[in-house]
Amino acid sequence: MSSFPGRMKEYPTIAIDKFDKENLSARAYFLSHCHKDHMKGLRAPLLKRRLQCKLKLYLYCSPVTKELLLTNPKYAFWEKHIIAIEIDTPTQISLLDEITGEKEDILVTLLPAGHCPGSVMFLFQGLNGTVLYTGDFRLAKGEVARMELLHSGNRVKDIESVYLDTTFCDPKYFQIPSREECLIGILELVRSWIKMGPYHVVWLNCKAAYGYEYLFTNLSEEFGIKVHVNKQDMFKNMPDILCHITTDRRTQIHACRHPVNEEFMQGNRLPCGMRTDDNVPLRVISIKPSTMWFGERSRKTNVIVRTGESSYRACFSFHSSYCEIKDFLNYIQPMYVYPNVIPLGKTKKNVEDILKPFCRSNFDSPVVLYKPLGTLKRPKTTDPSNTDEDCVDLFDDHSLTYLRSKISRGCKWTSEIVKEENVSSKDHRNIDIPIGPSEASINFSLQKNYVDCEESNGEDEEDEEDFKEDESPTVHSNTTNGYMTSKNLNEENKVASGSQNVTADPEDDAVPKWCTFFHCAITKDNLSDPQECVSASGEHKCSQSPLLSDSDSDSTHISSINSSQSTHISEQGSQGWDNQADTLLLSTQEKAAASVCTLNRYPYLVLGFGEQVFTEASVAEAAQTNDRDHHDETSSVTSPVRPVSDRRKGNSQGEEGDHAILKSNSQSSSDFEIPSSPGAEQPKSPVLQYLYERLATGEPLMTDKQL
DNA sequence: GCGATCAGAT
DNA sequence: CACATCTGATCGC
Repeated sequence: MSSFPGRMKEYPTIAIDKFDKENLSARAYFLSHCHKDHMKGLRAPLLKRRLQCKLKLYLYCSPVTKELLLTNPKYAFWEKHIIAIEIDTPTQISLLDEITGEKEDILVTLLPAGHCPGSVMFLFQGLNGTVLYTGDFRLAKGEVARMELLHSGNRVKDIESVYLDTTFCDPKYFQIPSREECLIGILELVRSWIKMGPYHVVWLNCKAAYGYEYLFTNLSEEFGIKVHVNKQDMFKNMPDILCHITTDRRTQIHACRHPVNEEFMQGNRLPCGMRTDDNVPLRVISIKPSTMWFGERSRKTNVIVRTGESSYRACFSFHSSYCEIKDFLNYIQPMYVYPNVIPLGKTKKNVEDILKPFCRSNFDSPVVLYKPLGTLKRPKTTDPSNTDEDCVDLFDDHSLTYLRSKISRGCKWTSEIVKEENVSSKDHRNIDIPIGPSEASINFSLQKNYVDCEESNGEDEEDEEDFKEDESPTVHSNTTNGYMTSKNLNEENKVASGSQNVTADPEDDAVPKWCTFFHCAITKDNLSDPQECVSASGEHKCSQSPLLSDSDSDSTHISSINSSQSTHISEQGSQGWDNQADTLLLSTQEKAAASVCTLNRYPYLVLGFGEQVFTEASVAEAAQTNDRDHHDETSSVTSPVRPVSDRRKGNSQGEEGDHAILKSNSQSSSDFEIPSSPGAEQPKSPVLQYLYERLATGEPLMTDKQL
């Protein structure tokens, strides 16, 4: 939930998404989308009264948000005070102080946020700089790079501050299956059920909020069956949605809600109470859209989980994952970033620590100077307060991000000292910066390798968690050589290529990346198309560490859980993932067969699945409320879906195995198989020998010429 | 009686 | 799997 206070530092005379208390006195109001937690104070008597006094006081929002707001009678009084601004249309607004007569012009641009219908981000440009308020957003990796209005020419705009939706800004939400993946999973589940006959209906157990509409429209489009909803008048002017929903209960797909009445659902009845004419009982399955996430080490991308006899959860997220947030921010690289949301169990500082490395303010300030291979060995510290967190500070992305930033912003590459504020007091953190980009990067990767070697062994779980917070979203989580090397080479390639292409995602595939050079399944061809990389299989292929075989990660299953064997199965009976000892999952292999394209910011499926993702049997099972024995069969062949933390504790053997693979692989690749940077020569073996000896002893290194 | 706030539930 | 909302209790105006 947003805890954005309503005002931005740079433009304190406007109020966004919060309209109570001191925000009341704003010169203009902005609403990013129509969710209640962003509308606080919006119908308060005080505000209502203020509108009556000030005829030129306006609320700015997208046309869709305006429509949704005004169709709610409680907000009808805004009618004369709302100005809809078209998306992607820079619009000048005069902020007038009616008392002092003071006037300030500001240019605002609404950018699609992909959160719910009408949701936008606000880009403000004015005398106090350019700032971006994201509202709530879900943007897939690379999408930000395609937003023209965030660019000037072919460069990203110089953004002072980002006020960011950090709902899932926690490494545990590393990956959330893409909208396309989730949609395909749901479509296939629904298909499997409703095809069994006209009395088989599905109930989508959606919350009372906007955001599920694209689910409805896709289902309707796919099956030619309108979705039953309680109300549709808010969409009366949105034919694209309206034509896919209905208030007629006689349909096989329902998303109706009912003033909570327990006994209603117990007889597998629909909230709307729909019955068949001939009293044949309806066979209802419920699908509850819920956010599912996967840690970076999880290779599962199961989007449907069976939670009871006839109930399922389907992956669905309104917000960007950790990975997507990092991609977003890494692209924008503002001076400052302010979290709008503090995830549960996290502190503001936790979130800020994650975000900081992406801020120019951070890498502009104190630190880092480094020479080729010069101070590779970090002096061993005996200071007990020097924790792994320090290690993260020293060896995370700051400097590299900075260097890349300089390139992408057209700065000339020079040797200079970059200071890093929070570590400036620690001398040993100073690293010499080489003149040449390739040398810099190689040096950096070796440094990281060294430290990783030392630190990753014998780390406890918490330390590992700490590390993860700094990981690049493009690689798997582990603290071995392989991981860090991949990350650094990634950076190296960017630097070496000297890419100026700011319209392409820096983490994306336009820039050669580590996996390109190694024996991973990804070919240069499919790397060249960022779209494809993201959506063809619905996965970010490059987010998988090439060190791990991923051949089996794409098989489709349906999840079912053991608790369905107990006598009483209910919607609530099996909440949470922890108890899903047996899980049959809807996998994503077949998704590749489906072509998915994105219209506007919502995905629409191109029809034509060749195959049934679900087995007939697995779905039919749900209908057999008394037959509870054959779950064993499914459970035995599938893996449980459990939180990462659980998996750690419960599956240490598998964990060990992973480590072993990673270590052996990374050993060879990081030390000997690093491709030469363009223009750089690979050291000959005597030189290597020398280098390694020096490294081992921690003595200073001589340059090639000196040798 | 209305709103703000909190706890609890879904 | 936690997002966004609703309900009900309590308190204050």
